[in-house]
Amino acid sequence: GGPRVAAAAGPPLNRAPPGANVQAVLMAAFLSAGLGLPASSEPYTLPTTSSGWEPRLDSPFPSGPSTGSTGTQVVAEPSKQGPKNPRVSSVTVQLEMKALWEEFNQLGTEMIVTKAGRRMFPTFQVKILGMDTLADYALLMDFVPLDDKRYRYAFHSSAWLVAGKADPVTPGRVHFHPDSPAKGAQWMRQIVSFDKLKLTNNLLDDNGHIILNSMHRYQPRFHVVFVDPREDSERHAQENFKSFIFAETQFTAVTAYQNHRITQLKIASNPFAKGFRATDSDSW
Amino acid sequence: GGPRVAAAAGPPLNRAPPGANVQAVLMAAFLSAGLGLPASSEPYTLPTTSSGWEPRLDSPFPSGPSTGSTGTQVVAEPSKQGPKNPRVSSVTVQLEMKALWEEFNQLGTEMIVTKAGRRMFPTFQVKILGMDTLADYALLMDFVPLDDKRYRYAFHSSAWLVAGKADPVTPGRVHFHPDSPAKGAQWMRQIVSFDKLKLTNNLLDDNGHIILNSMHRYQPRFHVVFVDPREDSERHAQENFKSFIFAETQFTAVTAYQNHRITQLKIASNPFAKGFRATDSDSW
DNA sequence: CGTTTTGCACCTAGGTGGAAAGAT
DNA sequence: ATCTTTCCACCTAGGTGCAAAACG
Repeated sequence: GGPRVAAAAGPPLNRAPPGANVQAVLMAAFLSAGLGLPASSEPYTLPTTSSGWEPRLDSPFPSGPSTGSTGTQVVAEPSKQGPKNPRVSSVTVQLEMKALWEEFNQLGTEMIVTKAGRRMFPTFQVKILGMDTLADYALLMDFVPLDDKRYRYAFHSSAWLVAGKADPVTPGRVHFHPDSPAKGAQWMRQIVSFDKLKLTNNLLDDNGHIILNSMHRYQPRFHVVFVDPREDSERHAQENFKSFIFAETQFTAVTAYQNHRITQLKIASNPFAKGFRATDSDSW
Repeated sequence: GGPRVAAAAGPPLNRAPPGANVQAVLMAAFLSAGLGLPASSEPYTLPTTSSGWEPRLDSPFPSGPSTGSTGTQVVAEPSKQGPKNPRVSSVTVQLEMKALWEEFNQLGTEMIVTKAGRRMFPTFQVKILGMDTLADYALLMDFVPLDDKRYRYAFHSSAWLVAGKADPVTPGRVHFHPDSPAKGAQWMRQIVSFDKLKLTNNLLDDNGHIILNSMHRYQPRFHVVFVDPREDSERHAQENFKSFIFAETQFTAVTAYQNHRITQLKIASNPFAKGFRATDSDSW
C-alpha cells in the first residue's frame, strides 16, 4: 500500500495528514480521556434522561431501547464530560441526509465491512455551527459497540436474533477528517463529509481503517476538538473536545447484506449502485 | 460552480483550503514582494550569471537563450531576494520526472489551456529537502511570461515564429498546494504533486485557475513560504519565502497542439491518453 | 486563414451489489 | 448451515486528444 503515518501515542491513524503531529497529541488526549473508546470500554447506551425519548415499537432488534431517539442530537454522556472550553461548548452540529438515515434506521441499517475497507452509505455528513472562526479544530469519528452481543439474521422471519456474546473487542481506532486541523471558519463554510472513512473486518488492517466485528451493532460518534495552542494543552484535553451522537446512524456491521429491504434501499439511493436498479417498476 | 474562497487582499485563490486566512496573509506578502508576478512585471529571463549555462543550438524558438540551462535548479533572481530566514534558506528542491520534462522541452513543450481549465502534463512534482520539520510552510506556484511576444507555429517548417507583441497581461494568480499550510515533516515525507493545478485562457475564470494567454510562452515558478507565527509576520514577508525555477518546465500555452511530436509524446507518456496509442509499431 | 470551442470516444481510478466459491 | 472472500459487470467521476464546427 501507500505511505502512511503512525501516531507515536496510539494506533495507526487513517492517513498522513498535514498536521500529523497535532493528531498524535489529540490521539493521546483521547485515549486518556476515558470517553469510552472500544479499547477500554463497556458498550454505549443512549442516555435515558434526554427529553423527548420514547421506545420504538417497530424496532427490528430484540432489545428495543437503544434504537430509539431518532432525530435528536445527543451529546455523549453529558455527566462524564465535565466543564468545557467555550470554544467547543458553543458548537452545534446538524446531521445531513437525516431523512435518509431515518429511512435506513427504520429497517435496521447495515454497513458492509470488507478486508480492503468499504465506505459507509449513507455517508456521515454534518453541518457545523458555533465555532470560533479563527480557532483551529480537528474533527474525527469513532465507533462504539451498542451492546456486547453477536447477532444473526433470520431470513424466514426477517428479524435479527441474538446469537451469543460479543466477539473480542476490535482494535480501537479513530478517523480524523483529512482536512484536520483547520480553522472554524473553514469547517463551517460547507458541509463536512466523512466519505474517506472506510470500515474493515480485518483485525490486522494496515491502512488505518476502522476495524469492526461483523454481525455486531455499532454507534458512530463525532468529535470536535479545539486545538489548544497552549504549551500544557494535554492538561486541558478534557475541556477541549465535544462529542455528538446521532442515534439514527447506528448500524449492524455485515460482510453481506442480510435484510433485502436494506439492499433495495441502498441500490435506490446510492449513485454507485445504479447498475442494479430495475429498468422499470420495482417492488418495495 | 462549487463553493470557493476569495482572499481579502488579492484575486481568488485556487480553492478553499484549511488555512484560508493564512493564505490571505501570504498572498498579500507576495503581492507586495515585487517578485515579478504577472500583474506588475516585466518578462522573466533566466539569470545569465549562473554557472554551467550554454546556449542551446537546437532551440525550437527564435530567441535561443531563455530555453537553455535545462537540468539546473535556479533560485529566482538571487540579486533581488535579499536576506532569508534560515527556515527557508536551507530548503532544497528536486524536480521529479526530470528526464520527461527535458524530453518535452527539447521539442518545445506545449500546455493546453481551455475555458474549463486543463491540468498540466507532465505534472509539476518536487521532492523537498532541508525544511524545519516542526515549522509550518505553504507551497505555491505561479507562472511568469518568458517574453513579451506572441507566437505562431509554422507547420511546414515545424518551427515557432514570432507573431507580434504579447497580448495584454492576464490576471495574476497563484496556486497554493491544497495541503498548505503543513509542517515541514509532512512536505518532506513524500513527493509533492501539483496535479490539481489547472490552466485556463478564460480571463473571467471564476474557479481560481491559472489564467494564461494562448500562443505565449511561460515559466512556472515554485515558492516555499515559511508561515511565520510572529505577530508582525507581514514585515518579514520578504525573508520568509524562497523561490525555485526549473528552466526545463517552461512551455507555450496553446488551445490545440501545434507540434505533432509533442502530441505523440503526450500520448505516449500520459496514462489518460492511452486510448490514442497505436496498437503496434509507431513512428517517431 | 489561424485560432478557439464543443461534443465525443476512449481511457484511468475507484465505488456498487451479485454470484459463486471458500471457510468454519 | 452460516458466514466470508473473491471476482466481476456496471456504475460514477473525471482526465485525454480528435474532429468538426464556430469564431473573428
